[in-house]
Amino acid sequence: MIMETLDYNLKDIIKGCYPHIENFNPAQKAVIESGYLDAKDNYIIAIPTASGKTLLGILAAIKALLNGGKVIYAVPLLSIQNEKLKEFKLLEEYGFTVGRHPQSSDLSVMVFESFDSITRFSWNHLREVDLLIVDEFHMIGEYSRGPTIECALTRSHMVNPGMRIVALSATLQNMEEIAGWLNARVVEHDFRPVPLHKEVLNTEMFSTRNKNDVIVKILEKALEENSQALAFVSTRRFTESLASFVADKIKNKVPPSRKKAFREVSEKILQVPEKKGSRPTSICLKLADSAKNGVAFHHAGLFSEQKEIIEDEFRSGNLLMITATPSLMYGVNLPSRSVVIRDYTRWTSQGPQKIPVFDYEQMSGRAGRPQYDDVGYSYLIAKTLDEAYDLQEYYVQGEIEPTHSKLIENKDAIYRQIIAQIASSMAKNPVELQEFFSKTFYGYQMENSPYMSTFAAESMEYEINNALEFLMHNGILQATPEGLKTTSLGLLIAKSNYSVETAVKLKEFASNMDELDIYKLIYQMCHTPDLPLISFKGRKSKDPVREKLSSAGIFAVDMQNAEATAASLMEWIDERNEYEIENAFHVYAATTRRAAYEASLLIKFFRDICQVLGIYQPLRDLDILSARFYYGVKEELIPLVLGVKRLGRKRARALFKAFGEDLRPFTEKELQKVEGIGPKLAAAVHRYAQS
DNA sequence: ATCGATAGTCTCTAGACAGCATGTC
DNA sequence: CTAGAGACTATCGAT
Repeated sequence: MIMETLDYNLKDIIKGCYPHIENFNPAQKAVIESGYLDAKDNYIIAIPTASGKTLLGILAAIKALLNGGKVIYAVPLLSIQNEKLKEFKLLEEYGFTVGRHPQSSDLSVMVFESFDSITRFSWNHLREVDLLIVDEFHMIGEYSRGPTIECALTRSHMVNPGMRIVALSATLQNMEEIAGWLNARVVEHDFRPVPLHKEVLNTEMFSTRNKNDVIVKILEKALEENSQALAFVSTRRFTESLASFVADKIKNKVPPSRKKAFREVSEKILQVPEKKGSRPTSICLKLADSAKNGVAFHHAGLFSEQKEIIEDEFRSGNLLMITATPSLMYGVNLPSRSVVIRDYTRWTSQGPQKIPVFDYEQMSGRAGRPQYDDVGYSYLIAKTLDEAYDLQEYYVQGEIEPTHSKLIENKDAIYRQIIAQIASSMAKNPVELQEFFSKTFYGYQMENSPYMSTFAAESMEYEINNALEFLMHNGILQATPEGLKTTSLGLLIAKSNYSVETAVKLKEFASNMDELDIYKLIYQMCHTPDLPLISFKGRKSKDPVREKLSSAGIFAVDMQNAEATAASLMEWIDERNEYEIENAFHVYAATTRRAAYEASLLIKFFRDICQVLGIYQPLRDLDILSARFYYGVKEELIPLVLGVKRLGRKRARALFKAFGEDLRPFTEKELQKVEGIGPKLAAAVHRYAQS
């Protein structure tokens, strides 16, 4: 009924892009009936995951686009960015351009950090934006990325006060407070497409003392009723051991008819390395092994191809269960009839901590597949009856924690924001900085807290002065007669997205080095917060890592993930592949590529730091090193991989092996004898060799 | 000597983002 | 300071 009330154009577009949607669900109706589509107010829409938030966002977006406006849709993850881009591309039929940046698109889907960067340096683009949609807005309370969102919103409101903000969020406790800061109307609704049944089980109920036995029982039931389960545990290793435990127990209960599908999944997993011409890593074998019985594990130490296979096959019903870390909590849309939460503690820098109620809700929310299940089940597992009682109270009946700004706790965020404000000339003295911080969510919460308001200004002044002192001391800011300015180093940091800690560490390394020692540099880089680390796998020997590092002249006491990463990266630029790295060092080598990519960018950043410090001698070597990380090759192959696009490390090495360094004497026909070199690449290589 | 079950000791810990070249006293 | 699973090791007894 509401669908009919939409403007003709809007209705037309929605029907064209979302033909399967016949009518709005109750949550969507509630939002629309509040006047959402015609209002100019900011909005916070708080409804559960998977209850049609995107459609509400896109309705407002289309409305703005029809008025000739520009829209930004900000999301937390690259995977969501790609997913939404694909979905919104359909709008191009109606004459709107859809892309990743407002410069080139009417509707742009951006990751939070990219949006943040346009609030710092591209005001001309920001001023053209009429509507900003912030997806997963509840992340504003997250420690590392929350302050980025909060300050980007604050800045964009200062630069473009007319821009409407629509925040899509999970339900939070202090919604009104957040709305007060955003000056927004709130619509909350608890509609779920599939009702959710939450329960706490205990091991005594099943006359066992082992939580994993309970999971087996749940899975057996799922097997009977032809449904599936997701199990959340706290570490990568646990996903693996639980998967093989469960797979082993369920082995004899799986009917042969289903085993065939499972075996196919298992083979698919093994084909991933095969296609790349590499041998499977031990993790790959482990995964294929438990998949044979319908169970798979999922964590960030897997190759993305493996994760995709697991997710797709689970959706198609070719897997009984996935055991996962919080990797499946956000982003991936992977519902299941049953969800099991085995571990409710998580290791943090503060030691073991109970997971927030919010996370419990997010995991539970995965239960129930729309269109298939009439109800979803979420089971939290306790050991004893007493424990179960506590958990029932804490998680099932408990309230979600209030959301607080983490801006002041996160020193690096304060540093970065101060640098950003000064670099963009939005502030040039402590008073103006204080003005900016008072407009943030942090400032708002301080001012409105009955306990803090009297000290708010004072404590903020204190924090800002401390930060300024640190930044001036480290040559990032300088006092000039016209007020505070960034140094050239400071400007470099402002334009990057690196943390100040990283910048300071690299700056010190640069100032203290006599000549460039790339191994020491790699090691130092692994100790900055901006290089994603490759982690050790299980409890195997760490001696190989120690040996590798000492052969590079590095003598570390503790062998931890930073050391493992340094050793792995050293092997990577020596053309070792992931399989070899995993076996040599007992690490999750699937993340090597990502670490190497980040390393190549960090080396570039280090190069720029050297440049602004006036250290010119290592610049050329750093360019080469950056390229070596990007391509994963020894120095001798750099000209070739840079000269021939899409050639890559393996084929470059094969060419080098077959023909040597000088490729000029060889014809295209001869070049094609190397495996993987077809006519097109051969032509490109030939062209490169002649030039 | 070898195997295997059992109890006790020791180790280790989730995830993942960052281009679009500023405005102004 | 705060947890807990499970890999690894020592021990003992049966064969």
